[in-house]
Amino acid sequence: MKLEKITREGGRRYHDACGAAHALDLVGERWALLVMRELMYGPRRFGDLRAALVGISANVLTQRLEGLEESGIVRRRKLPPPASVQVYELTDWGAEAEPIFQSLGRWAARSPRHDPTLPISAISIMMSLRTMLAHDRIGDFALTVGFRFGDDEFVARLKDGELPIEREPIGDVDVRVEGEPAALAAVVYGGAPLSMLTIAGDVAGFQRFIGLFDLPPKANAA
Amino acid sequence: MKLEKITREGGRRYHDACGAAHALDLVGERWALLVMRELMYGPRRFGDLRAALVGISANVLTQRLEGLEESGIVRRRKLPPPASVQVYELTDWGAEAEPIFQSLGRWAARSPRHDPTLPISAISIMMSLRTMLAHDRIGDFALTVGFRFGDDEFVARLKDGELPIEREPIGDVDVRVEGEPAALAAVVYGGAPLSMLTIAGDVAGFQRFIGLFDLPPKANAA
DNA sequence: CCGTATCCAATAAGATACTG
DNA sequence: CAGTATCTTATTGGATACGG
Repeated sequence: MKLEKITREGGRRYHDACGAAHALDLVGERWALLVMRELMYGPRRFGDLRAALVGISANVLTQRLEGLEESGIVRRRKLPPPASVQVYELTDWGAEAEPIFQSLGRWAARSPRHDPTLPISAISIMMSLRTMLAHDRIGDFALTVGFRFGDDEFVARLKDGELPIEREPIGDVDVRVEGEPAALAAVVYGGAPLSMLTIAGDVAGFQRFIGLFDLPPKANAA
Repeated sequence: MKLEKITREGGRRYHDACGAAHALDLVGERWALLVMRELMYGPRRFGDLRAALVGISANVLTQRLEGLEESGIVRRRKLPPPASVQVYELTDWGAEAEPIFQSLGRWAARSPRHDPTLPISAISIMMSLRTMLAHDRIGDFALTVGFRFGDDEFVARLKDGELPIEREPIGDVDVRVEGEPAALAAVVYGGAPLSMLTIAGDVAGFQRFIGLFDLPPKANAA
């Protein structure tokens, strides 16, 4: 006997025509943007999301997925047999939210309190590469990098001043990098030694590659 | 007898090194970003904020201002005599959050559910002009526009492909525009007739000006 | 293992009254 | 006008139980 199945649609909304306010009506609830972040590189299963979003509870994840689906940001899909599992993925419009993550990330990286030693998901570190790339220093440098974190593989293709990143099996790349997401963050942004990662292939190229990423200076702590 | 004055500092945080997650730790609470929005064009008083943020309650506004101040995003300042009133303003770093509003606004403008007829603050509509300006169609068009909404005056200076906007008394401008923020929105984005506004000066220039702003197409409602 | 549903305790938000 | 205090309600998160 389930009464009140209605997703509390008229809930807590800003009644404001401002675009930013409407965005917050859509994705301003706790966890909503982080769920979207974890879907930015393609479909994921409920359990994947739960594992990546440390601290979210199953019921809240269910609620967010329902809400995002109802808003047209997320779609649920059943993979064809033999997988036959259900996955969640962003709609095209949902995927267009990437600049939101970039503006948030760039701004927050200047926070005096930002603690880069906290746990970080594979998706987050991949997204940060696109965010923090110093476009003016690429020149005509090109490099294809395969990243492997546990079972997740990504390929980043630096070329023509762009850095598209896909989650896909690492095929033919210039250099393969394996390790923990946090270790990659430490190497790229913290100047930690390459020995924190397992690197195969064009190590010198990768060395040059990591020189293309900067953390912005901290804002005046005053 | 006030116990527990402590701002609940260890409260509800994402323990995540991702920049976007940290941004949400800083400004992800309800109303926080909208308070910042209202401060984007300079200092405001408590009552101004309360009036612009329809639906916020006094205690929540107090809490947000305290939190944002503690995070180094907002500063409180006492204006010198004879005003001698207290105002809130963004720090330099706080003001750098503008791209967050732009990315949120651009993305949400494509929402099938965005309702542009809701009330809108003067700050929001001014900010939206900077967000929605079609840079590739400006050419070498230049125009200085004064906007007046009640007691608030803004000057927008289109020049060299840029559109800086300041809240300042309207001085020497090419055209003066007066009316409700919602009416300006209707004219600029909804194709409503200029007669909804009071316009003095270079009306033809203003007509051309409003042609430079586009709402992006709605995302597929499917 | 993949979710969904339910219950509970902590906390954040909203409404309102109140004080300097 | 500028906030504070108090009370009520809604949301969150954690635990856990349950069906596929």
